[in-house]
Amino acid sequence: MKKDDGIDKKDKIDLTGSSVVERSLTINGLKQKTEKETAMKNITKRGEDYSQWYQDVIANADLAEHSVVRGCMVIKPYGYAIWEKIVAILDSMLKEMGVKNAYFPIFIPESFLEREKKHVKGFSPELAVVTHGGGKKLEEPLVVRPTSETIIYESFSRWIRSYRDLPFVINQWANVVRWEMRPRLFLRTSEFLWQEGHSAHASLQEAEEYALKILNEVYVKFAHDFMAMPVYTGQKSEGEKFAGAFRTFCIESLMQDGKSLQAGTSHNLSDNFSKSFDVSFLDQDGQRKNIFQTSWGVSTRLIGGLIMTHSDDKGLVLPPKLAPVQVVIIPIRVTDQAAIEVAKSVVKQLAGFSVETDLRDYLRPGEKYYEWEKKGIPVRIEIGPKDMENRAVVLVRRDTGAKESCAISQIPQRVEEILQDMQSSLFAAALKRREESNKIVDSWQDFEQALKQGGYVFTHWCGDESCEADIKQKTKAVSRFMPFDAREEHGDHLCINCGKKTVYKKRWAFALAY
RNA sequence: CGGGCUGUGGCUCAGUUGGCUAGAGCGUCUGGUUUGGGACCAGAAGGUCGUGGGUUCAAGUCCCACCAGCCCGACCA
Repeated sequence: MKKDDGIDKKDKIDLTGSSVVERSLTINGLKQKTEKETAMKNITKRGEDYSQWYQDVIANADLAEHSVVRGCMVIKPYGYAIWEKIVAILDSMLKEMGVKNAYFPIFIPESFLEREKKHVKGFSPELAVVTHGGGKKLEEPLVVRPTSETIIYESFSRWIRSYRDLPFVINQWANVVRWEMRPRLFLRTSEFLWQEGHSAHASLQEAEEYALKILNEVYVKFAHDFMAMPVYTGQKSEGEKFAGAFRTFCIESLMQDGKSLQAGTSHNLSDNFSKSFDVSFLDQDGQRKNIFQTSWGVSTRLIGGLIMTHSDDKGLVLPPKLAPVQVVIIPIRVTDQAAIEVAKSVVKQLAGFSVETDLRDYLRPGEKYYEWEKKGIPVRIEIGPKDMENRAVVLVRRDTGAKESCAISQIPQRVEEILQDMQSSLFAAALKRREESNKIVDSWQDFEQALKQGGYVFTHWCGDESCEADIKQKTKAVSRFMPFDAREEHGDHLCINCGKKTVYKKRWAFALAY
């Protein structure tokens, strides 16, 4: 079509030619090393192309793949095993707080969404809508839930009668669909799995407290203690809050490329929904009042955060508490019966951990090492002839690659120590990365430059929606949150962008975001 | 949804101005030798060239539409 085509092809041929020559020359010089390097190259280095690295880690760890269905994801068994661990832990944390699980339909009548004006406005561009059923056109289209506030609150309106019914809390584990323009595995897929909790309270104050309680006592705790992922907590700006919310709180975490990931949200919905769904209760004073609600959720996006927080150029790194397999035992010679017996006894000793023994006889040990490293298994135990002589094994930890010899009797104790140390040092490393990239700025020039470098940039800002849009247009960054733990600064402050006097004493965090 | 790029065995790709039964490497399978960081030898299987039209004696190659993926925007957990 274009004249340029010919030139492009020529360039392509030349490039291919030269790279082939280069490769063969290298092979002549450093044969072994070159072969290894090309073999390793199935994971792109983080520094070269972060996005490609992310995809390579997922593919090599066999976590997930794109579905033939546009924007959707197939979660493969190993990826799903990680999700199951997340679900199990979060579910038990929620149950400890008295939250009960329930399930609501995947289909929501279109009219339900339309009852809350801001809610429908926020979600309508990304809805999947069912128009036919049973071979006939439906009288009213059914929306595939993008979130379940509306269908759940319709039930609340019939379930909640008295102040004695409050607070009322329900959680559901479900899939939701949001027709996203640009999908990315785990981070933004058209269909995703999540937990969504919904509560009803007698007052705005109680709703506020509950939304924060979930954030701090469930989400922060889970991120820190289990994911080893340090998160900031804070409040979203007007422009960034949930469609239909009075206030949105979030946990937000810094990824290794300097971008911020919203890992979970908790909303104080005030009485915005209860007014439109007529959810009311008879209070002690005999007055009929609207309830105040909260909703909160975390999704399979957590796995994306997990990957981008800890993984390295060799592949996935999992915090021990979320690893589906914590220890893998690799007998160097699978035909060595004595070594197999030792492996069996080690499995027994490690009864409290999830352990797998790799007895595949068609793979050499080195190949197994790479495979389990790419899957992020925290500890590898090697049992070979040399170890058998010493009545010991070799322990290798995934994050540092450190090897050590360990007497057989000491294994449970050492494994426990290593796993604990790895769990805490992964957190410490991520926290250090974040703190080192934090910046405090007071001029537009510094602001712009700091954003380019990545990490959170703390500055004074007016909070205005149009001002935020302007900042986004100029820098690609948006406000992430107003940190809860930020200190108040006395005196007047001017907005970094528009120069207006701000009403806030605290600085906002800005960052490039996922 | 706009702009750019891509789609050929499981994976990475080659395939010239359209021309014969579409190739390579890796992986897979079978057998053998090996086994402390991605082994080697011998043999084998595996492809509707993204889908549907069109042009042509002839299409992986040219044209159109659609689908999917990647990158950049807008949107978002």
